[in-house]
Amino acid sequence: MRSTASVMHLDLDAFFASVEQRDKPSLRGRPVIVGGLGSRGVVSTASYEARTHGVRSAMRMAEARARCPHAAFLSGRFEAYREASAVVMGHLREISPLVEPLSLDEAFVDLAVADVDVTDLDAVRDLVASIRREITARTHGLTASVGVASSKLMAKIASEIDKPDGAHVVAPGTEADVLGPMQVTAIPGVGPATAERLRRVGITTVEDLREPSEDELVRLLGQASGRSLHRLSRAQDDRAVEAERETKSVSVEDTFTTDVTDRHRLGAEIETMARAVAARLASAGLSGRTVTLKLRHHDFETHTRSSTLPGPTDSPTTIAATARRLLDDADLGGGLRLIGVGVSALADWVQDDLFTTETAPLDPADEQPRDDVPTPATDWSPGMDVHHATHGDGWVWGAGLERVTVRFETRTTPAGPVMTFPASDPLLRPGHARDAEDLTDDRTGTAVRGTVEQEGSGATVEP
DNA sequence: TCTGGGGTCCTAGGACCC
DNA sequence: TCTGGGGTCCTAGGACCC
Repeated sequence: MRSTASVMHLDLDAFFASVEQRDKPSLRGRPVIVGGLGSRGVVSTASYEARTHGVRSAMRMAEARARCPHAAFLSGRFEAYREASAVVMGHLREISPLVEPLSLDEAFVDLAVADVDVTDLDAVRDLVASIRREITARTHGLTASVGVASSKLMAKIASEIDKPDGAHVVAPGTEADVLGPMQVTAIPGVGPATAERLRRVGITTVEDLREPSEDELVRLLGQASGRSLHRLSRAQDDRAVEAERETKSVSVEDTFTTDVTDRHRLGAEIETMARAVAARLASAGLSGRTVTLKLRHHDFETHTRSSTLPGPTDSPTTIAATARRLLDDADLGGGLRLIGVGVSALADWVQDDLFTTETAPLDPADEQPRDDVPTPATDWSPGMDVHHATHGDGWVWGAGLERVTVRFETRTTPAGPVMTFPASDPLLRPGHARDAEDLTDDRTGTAVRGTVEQEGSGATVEP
């Protein structure tokens, strides 16, 4: 923990609803509820006018309508939210190079590297006031709540204190006293389940949380939570403000208006979602090895099935084929209310690039344009999925391999034969290998999928 | 007309290797 | 020859956040 109040947390007030009120004057002063408008929708953001009627985030839309029937119900305009967010984050980055966005409407800012004397609380207050004024001016009317303290924990808690449209600075040295009387749920990371476990042993306030030893908390809540709460309850927190946080996973999911049992329909949904995930991976310059299928049954029971590929992919066909295979193995029971497709174990292209340069040096002159022109069959690279080498999938390599070695695996022969093909082999021709089903070994009649590797090294192929 | 969509982090068990 | 421990990877699920 620092000795100065130099961590700032900023939170835009009722963000989505406020953007709507800003852009539509007729909504100002009226309850506005943004969220899913379908029968299974939930509230994303409620304006303060709607909150006085008890409408809250994550509440079912049906309940929100019952509580506040005269509100304006909107489905949200994410482009407008992203744009407003970018204006705010842009201003924060002018204040300090160390800005850590937590979402579109929230960020930590490290004031220790800003142009302000953080030992002077009045100077910090002045800076905060000017930041809030500037944000309102630049966004044409949005307001922000701000907390400043000596740690992320206390800055975040401080931003709640004078919300909305307020600011609070926690003087260094007073953190533990400020925190003590609060409910345990004031600590970010303590949700309903943890609060209930603590309540059962008589702990409801942060002060109560200081009673048990670290070992006792670890026994009650596990290693990570136990240790962390032992420290956080005493306001001990030295987590740094981190400007660059790596993406760990990319996913898409969709709740159906009515439950679905038809596997063909689900297969089509997977196809669409795989394309969306692949497009987002590609635009972020990412690819991943683990494909996860998420299924939520009619009774809300939720399961995930995942499969890790031998190499990273951002190919819609690979992602879809993997997810569909996971669906094939799943029991649909009484129908699904949600299906989702995700990719994790992400790598960026730079790593793949390094991996392949030995045999496929990257020459910009040889790069294929990422359009509808099929990649030549000679464009195979180590690590590339066999059914992955369609155009536009982000794997643009200069030189191709002369020969491609694939190890085939089927259910009956898990460590199947290793075969080497000329890179121009029709079996491996991209147009032929768009899909798992399409990629058939003519010699055995077996449908395969595979990974191209350097000659002599292994690769995984599944039936 | 019960319970969104996008994430992160943690835990636990099994496989596998040394 | 019945008894190890540690590390890493993979899978599944759960809690939590906005």
